[in-house]
Amino acid sequence: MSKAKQFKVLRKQHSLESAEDYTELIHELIEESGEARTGKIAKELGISHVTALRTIKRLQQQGYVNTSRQKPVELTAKGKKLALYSKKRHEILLEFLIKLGVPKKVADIDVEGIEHHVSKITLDRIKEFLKH
Amino acid sequence: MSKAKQFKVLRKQHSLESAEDYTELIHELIEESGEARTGKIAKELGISHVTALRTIKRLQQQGYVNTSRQKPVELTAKGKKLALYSKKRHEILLEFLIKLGVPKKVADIDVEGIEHHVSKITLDRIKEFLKH
DNA sequence: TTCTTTATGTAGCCCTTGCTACATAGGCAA
DNA sequence: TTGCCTATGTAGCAAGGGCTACATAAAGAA
Repeated sequence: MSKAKQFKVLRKQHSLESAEDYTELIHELIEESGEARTGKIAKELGISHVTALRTIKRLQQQGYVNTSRQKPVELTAKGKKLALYSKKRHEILLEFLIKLGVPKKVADIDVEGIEHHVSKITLDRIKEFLKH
Repeated sequence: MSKAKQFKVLRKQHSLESAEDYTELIHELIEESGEARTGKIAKELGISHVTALRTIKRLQQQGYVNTSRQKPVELTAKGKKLALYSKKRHEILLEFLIKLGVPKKVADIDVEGIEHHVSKITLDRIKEFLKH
């Protein structure tokens, strides 16, 4: 594959990143506290509630979440699927880095960045590695 | 570290990504063909020459490159340092994924995405792993 | 020299993701 | 009710990174 095509794949992944981060977080908030409010989401992500609000609107248009005025955010089937896959991938990568000897604090940060770029195929190789 | 802070670190990394990609590519082009022209850079990255031009201007303001009208792009000491580090990291990660059993084609793509988020500490653990 | 091609540069538009400042809505206390 | 606080929502700005259309520069062919 040409370098140009590789970079195009990369840019496509970028546009999925926020969907992955938000759905994963929303899923977690619902699990922990029963609902996911915009303000809480913003606080967890370390951004203003306005930015979170706008992104959530876009995710709704893309079919990942459902919400309406003054209501908590809910995941659609599509959103939930993405959340669960992201969560699983996150856990596997974290375990992997820790097994390699990376300190937990560092691993937490690195995983947050790399997870969006780890393909299914690579993840499978990592799972295999973790078995042995 | 709070989740919010992790995400802030992540956003800081994001802003370094283009600097890493461009300086690494510019270094490679200079090695291979003696000079790095804007058009060639754009072609390699799979973007329009206008986008490349604008980004190069920003990188110049940030002190990574030097260039002027109709001239090829050159790396400053700061840019060259970043390029060499990025290149080395790229090579190590590629070797690592291949050793894990990831097919070359997939590894090429994944590395392009994850490299910007692999910390020095994690890279050191990976280097250690590769020794055995 | 003039023409043509290719490389560079400029203008101006889009989308995403940050932000602050200000406007409502809802809930609770006095 | 009135008033206050918190949560949501709106308006509008910035920077980064995409784009096309058009303008100019440089270099080689005719």
